[in-house]
Amino acid sequence: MAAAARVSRSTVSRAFTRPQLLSPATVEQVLTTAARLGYVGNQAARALSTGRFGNIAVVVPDIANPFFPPLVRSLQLAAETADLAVFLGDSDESAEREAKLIARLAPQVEGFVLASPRLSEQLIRELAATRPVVLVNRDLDGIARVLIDSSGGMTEAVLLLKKLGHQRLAYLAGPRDSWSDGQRRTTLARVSEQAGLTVEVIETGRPSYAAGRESVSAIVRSGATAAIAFDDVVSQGVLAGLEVRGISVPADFSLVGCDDTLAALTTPALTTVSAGAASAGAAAAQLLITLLQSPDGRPADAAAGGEGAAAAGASGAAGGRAGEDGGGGECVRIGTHLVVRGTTAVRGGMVA
Amino acid sequence: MAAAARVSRSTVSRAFTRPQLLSPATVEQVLTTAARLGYVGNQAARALSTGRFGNIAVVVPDIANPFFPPLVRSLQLAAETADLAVFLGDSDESAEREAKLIARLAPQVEGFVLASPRLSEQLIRELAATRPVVLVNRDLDGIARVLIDSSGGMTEAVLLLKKLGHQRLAYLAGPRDSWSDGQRRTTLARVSEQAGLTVEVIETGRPSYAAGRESVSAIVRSGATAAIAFDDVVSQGVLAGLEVRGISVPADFSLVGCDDTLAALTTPALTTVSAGAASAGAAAAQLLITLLQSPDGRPADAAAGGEGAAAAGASGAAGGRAGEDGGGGECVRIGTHLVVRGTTAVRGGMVA
DNA sequence: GTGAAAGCGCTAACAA
DNA sequence: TTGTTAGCGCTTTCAC
Repeated sequence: MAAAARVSRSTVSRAFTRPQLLSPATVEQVLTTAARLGYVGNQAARALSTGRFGNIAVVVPDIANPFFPPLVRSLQLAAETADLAVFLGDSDESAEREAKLIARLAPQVEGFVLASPRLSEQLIRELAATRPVVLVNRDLDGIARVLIDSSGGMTEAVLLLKKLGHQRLAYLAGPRDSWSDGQRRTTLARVSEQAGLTVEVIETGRPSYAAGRESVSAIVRSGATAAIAFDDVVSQGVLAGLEVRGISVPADFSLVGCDDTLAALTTPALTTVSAGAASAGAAAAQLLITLLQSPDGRPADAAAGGEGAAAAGASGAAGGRAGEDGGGGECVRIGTHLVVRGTTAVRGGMVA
Repeated sequence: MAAAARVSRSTVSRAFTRPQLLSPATVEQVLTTAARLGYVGNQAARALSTGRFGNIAVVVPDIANPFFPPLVRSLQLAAETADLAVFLGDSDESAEREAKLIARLAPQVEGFVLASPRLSEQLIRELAATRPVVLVNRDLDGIARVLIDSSGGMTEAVLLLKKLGHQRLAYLAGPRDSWSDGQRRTTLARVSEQAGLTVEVIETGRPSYAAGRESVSAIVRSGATAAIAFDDVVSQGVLAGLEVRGISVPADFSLVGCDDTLAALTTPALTTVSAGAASAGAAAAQLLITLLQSPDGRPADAAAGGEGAAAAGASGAAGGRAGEDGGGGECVRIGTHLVVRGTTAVRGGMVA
């Protein structure tokens, strides 16, 4: 071990950030000494100097909703590979709190992933003008986004229910501000009409087990013999409510959930529209990373979303990317499909 | 609106951080102008100057495990009230990754909440020597911690199973590094012996639906007629595996999960040991906030954990706090109790 | 009650 | 290849 030569401030800095500018020996020496002294660079000072923080934020309406944890998880894992630390914000399904969180986080993050944002379009656009933003399940032209397209799976669901002999469906709706809910309503209305079925939409505020359970009386009143719920948790609630009334599934009633979360893996297992939340998280992270790397805050090439699209493909659905649209926001679209399980058993149901 | 007088740098700073030093009129004026201009202080610069970041980190082994989201959620909500932003780290059940995450986050957080850490005691102690650390479900003397004490609920579970006529139980174990798992094993062994029952421990690596499902052959081989699983997710897997083999629950077999997560709210609903993850999150946040506020990094008074204890009480269990022990780490203990639901129905079971 | 000035620890020109 | 210098935007004595 050679005697340690004194080096300057900048040499130390360079040893960490751009070692190729120094002689290997110097780098080596600095790094070793630093390790021995337990020196670690001060993030705040670095950020102050460079304007870069190495942090991103992901904001979700409710981390306790089982759709989000896998998304956040794969996002964080992907972020780690780019050495980005991730802030988590839970807006509690409130646009107002979402705005507050964003304001609080903005001064120390380089970019945002807003998952199922409840925020107004205007506010999102204002934010996106400031720094890279990737949306998940919100379709704003010109802003990078990952969309889980439920229309495929929803269509399959309606057709299956028709085949089982149902004529009157109920849709347990999700939050009004949710893009996914909007897409599901629309698809459902369109496809049902084409198939000659009627759909009763039942509003259920915040998607929860309790909400599902309580909506059963409305379902029964509607005369529906099958229901599609906004998500698997609501669906579980419906299942419980039906049981209490002695309506058995799938013998007397068919049920379909959405998202294919942990909540669908029960006994009996839920028929559900698979959503690939984990793929969406990975894709969103990838997109944001690309945005961050390109100097002008726009994707430099087609690399973005590659992994996400692959993952979507792996889920068996039609995954793919649409290129730039009008404003220049990359859009990754993840397809869905119906996973048929116990709650709509073909062997049971109306035609059994 | 008076004409805006030019004020100095420092006045602006004070208006935000210590308004009591300024005349109300000045404060008012600065704040209004700041709002109009959209000015927000630069966190990095503030941190550089004060050494405080206003950030904390919560590290979990697997955010996709339904035990953690409610914990993280209430933690983040509580942190918000103290204007703390929260980083989320997912260690993927690996001690090594946990260490890396902590190292990455350490330079920009004021404190850590380590939930179910897989890290070695030594590393945890080293970290705790550096900055405030609150542990969840890890019992290290002298370090602040929140413990969900499963022994109460586990004991009730064993007694219920005995009453149902079972003599041979299986325990589907959790990760070896998990304190909760250790506590559950120990309690189970002790109580079962006292009750004259035998317990077969079946190892299942990472707790998951698949692991539970695959462990069914071992359960059957063991001759057990009832099983207690490390958590509800594993329990659901077991349920599915049993069904495949035509073993029906609770008629032929009794099943108990742990944590009382979303995964227990199914049809049939799972009998489970309620764990109050949300209370634990709130209590941990509270504890950390108190630690952060006391200049020496130790709680100043008994305020810490008050909310958590209250919440624990609300869950119907015996919640409470132990005061300082040897080293000075506050310890909040949250009790548990058995929630009896469909998978161990008293009307069914072995004695039906 | 308010302003002036000195850093916090780092990076990034610019020199050498 | 390395050192010197000038800030990044804030807080904080210390004067006034």
